[in-house]
Amino acid sequence: MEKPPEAEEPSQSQDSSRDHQTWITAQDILREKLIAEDSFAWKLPATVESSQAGSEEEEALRYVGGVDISFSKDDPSKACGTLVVLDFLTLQVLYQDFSLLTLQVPYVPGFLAFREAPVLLQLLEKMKRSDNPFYPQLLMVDGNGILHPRGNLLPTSEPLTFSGFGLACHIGVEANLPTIGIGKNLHHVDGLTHCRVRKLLGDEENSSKDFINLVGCSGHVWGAAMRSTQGSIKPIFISIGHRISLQTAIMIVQMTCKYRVPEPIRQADIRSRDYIRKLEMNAKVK
DNA sequence: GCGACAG
DNA sequence: ATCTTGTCGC
Repeated sequence: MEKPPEAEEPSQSQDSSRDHQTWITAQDILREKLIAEDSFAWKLPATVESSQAGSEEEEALRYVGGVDISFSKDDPSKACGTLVVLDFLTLQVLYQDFSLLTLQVPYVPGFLAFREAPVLLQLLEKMKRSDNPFYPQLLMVDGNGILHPRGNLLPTSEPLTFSGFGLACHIGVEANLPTIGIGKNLHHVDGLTHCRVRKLLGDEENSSKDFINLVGCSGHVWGAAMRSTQGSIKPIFISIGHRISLQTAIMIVQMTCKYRVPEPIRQADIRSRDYIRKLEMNAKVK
């Protein structure tokens, strides 16, 4: 009889808390597979020590991927997942692919992967199945790696590493690829605030293109803040995703930054937007 | 209690 | 994520 609108809410919040719990469990299981150190067959082309070393057998890093998702302005549930692969040295785009879809999963802070990872993994899988020669040796992801609020100690790491499990980790583990997380905004974790980062960056009167470690209140290093361009006020936030060390990740990001955001991410972003925008243009003309 | 919360 | 113009500067 008397059934105020609020009466509907309990069942809804129970559903969402059930999903929430499922997500937490899934993250915890995947996190156990996370590798927080360099674990790949390639080498960096211009590494100082490796130039003379007799490791001619190892192949060099050549194919760097980037993934992103853009959304329709008309219908926020319509999205376009995008995968690009760039030549590491020339930063030219060698491959691109798009996938349109309607998202059913909402964006919940801390659980971005459950909304965005499926399409992106599908794009990677498609490329791998077709034995494309440009299949990435490393993937950069638009979103965080271990710089993520659901932190835990990694079960298998020598120097104890405290780690969350963001989108970049999620994709890395599921695709078994080395991944780097690139955040354009700071996700506040372990006492890391915008203010604190600004202060840390200000203290270092270093030259441009430099970075600071993101050390939380607990003393753990979650990633790095980097001013990728000279005079860039707004830093980007780098954290490891999977099978890479922070040191290596920073080096690679620096080498791929023509602008604030590293090229693989930037190209995925631009082309993804382009793709969905042109599609909407055609739809209006009918 | 209030604020913060990747994309 | 997306809505949005001009503007300052190399």
